[in-house]
Amino acid sequence: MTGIRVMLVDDQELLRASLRTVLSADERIEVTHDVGNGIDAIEVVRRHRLDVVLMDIRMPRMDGVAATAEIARIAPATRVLMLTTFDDDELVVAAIRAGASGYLTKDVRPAALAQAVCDVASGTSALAPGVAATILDFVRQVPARRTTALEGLTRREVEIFGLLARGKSNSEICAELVLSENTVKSHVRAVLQKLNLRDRVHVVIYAYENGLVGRNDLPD
Amino acid sequence: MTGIRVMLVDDQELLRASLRTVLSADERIEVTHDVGNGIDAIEVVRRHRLDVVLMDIRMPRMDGVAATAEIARIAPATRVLMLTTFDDDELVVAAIRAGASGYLTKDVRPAALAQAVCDVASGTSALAPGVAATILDFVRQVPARRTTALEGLTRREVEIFGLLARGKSNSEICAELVLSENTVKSHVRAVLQKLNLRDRVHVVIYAYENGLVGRNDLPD
DNA sequence: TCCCGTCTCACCCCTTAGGGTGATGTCGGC
DNA sequence: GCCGACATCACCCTAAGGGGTGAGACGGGA
Repeated sequence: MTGIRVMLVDDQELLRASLRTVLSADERIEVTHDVGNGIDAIEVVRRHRLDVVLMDIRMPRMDGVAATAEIARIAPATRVLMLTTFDDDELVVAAIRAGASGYLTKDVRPAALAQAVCDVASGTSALAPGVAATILDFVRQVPARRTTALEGLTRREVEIFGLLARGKSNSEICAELVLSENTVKSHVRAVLQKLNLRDRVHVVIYAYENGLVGRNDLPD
Repeated sequence: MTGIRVMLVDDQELLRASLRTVLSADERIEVTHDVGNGIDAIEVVRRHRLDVVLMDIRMPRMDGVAATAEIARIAPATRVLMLTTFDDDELVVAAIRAGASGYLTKDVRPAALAQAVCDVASGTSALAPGVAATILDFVRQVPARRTTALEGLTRREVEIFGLLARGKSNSEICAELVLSENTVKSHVRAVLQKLNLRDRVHVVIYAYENGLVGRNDLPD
């Protein structure tokens, strides 16, 4: 019988080499491939049968989350184990949603890493302690979850919100949307009420804090 | 004769192990210590003679830059080689200023890493190609450098700016700083003029676009 | 010593913004 | 066809913000 077939995906060649050394030392594991980005990883998954993909989250040319989603789609039997430097709250959740079977931080001990690979290969999952806590927190917060943070606003109000977030005055908005100032004020009032914000200044803060303005949605 | 005495400083135990493996494979190098944070690193430097410290930038309990500065102070003969995941522009400069002899990204190839260690031990410096470019850019930009993007503001004005950025109204500011509203308005006016911003809404945008508010400098 | 920058405050002005209320017209669904 | 949700606009009022000017106090540097 052959060991668990593992592919390493990480843009750091040095780390890949070290992972290979660590994992190969475990007789249950066989590192069959290692690649430096998500695109190549998908290509390998398409052509070969793999048991576990050990994947870094942040990579050039298709990040780990996107690659995981694609792998889950084309090879559901292949387990993906995310490996990252920090337990980035956002990414943890995104990775799990994308179909990752586990999530480890890179400060994992070599023995624990090998064990985690075996765990996910056998169908269970593996979460680093810190990450597990993050997941639980998330689950608890779900009711308070804001899908868009703009829930409840009408189309027009969302539009107004966007302009407010970019620092537009009422008169600028009414010029841009070809509306009377009174109308603009009505919409602005609705936005403030629905989002429970005091004034347009807080709209801007709200927008940035919720990632609703891309950097460089500059005022002008 | 003994090899170049090297200490590894990185909070990722896995990476330390791998670095040790890679470097030990080079006969010129002898890895004598490895620790997980800056505090411990300084302790080791104080007690032992080292040639090179291979240090991660981001670490819990005293980051790499601070540790480097301290090492440069107490053991000027010991060379520090920074090792990081990304060539964070800010950190590159800070690290070099702190006294680092070189700066590598973790995607360095094993052979190049060993060579870099030997290079800095012999007194030259080692910069990863991408980092070198960053340094050169920096040197070229120095005159145009924005230390804080708040250049020209007085202490008080910077303080006011911070409160504006967090969405405080004039009355809140005057309560918080125990000033008359007239005074606050004077300062606000000065801030707007000096930064060439139209109103407090734009102050918030300016603050976020320039990274002057940490996420979670939440309004309240 | 005098001067300059800073911080403080006051008064006046006008514009902008926020809030309340109510009235159209349109569209889609029951 | 009726009703509700939206979008549009009007008029009113008050508060908050932005702009101009000037002035007293204080501290550090030329």
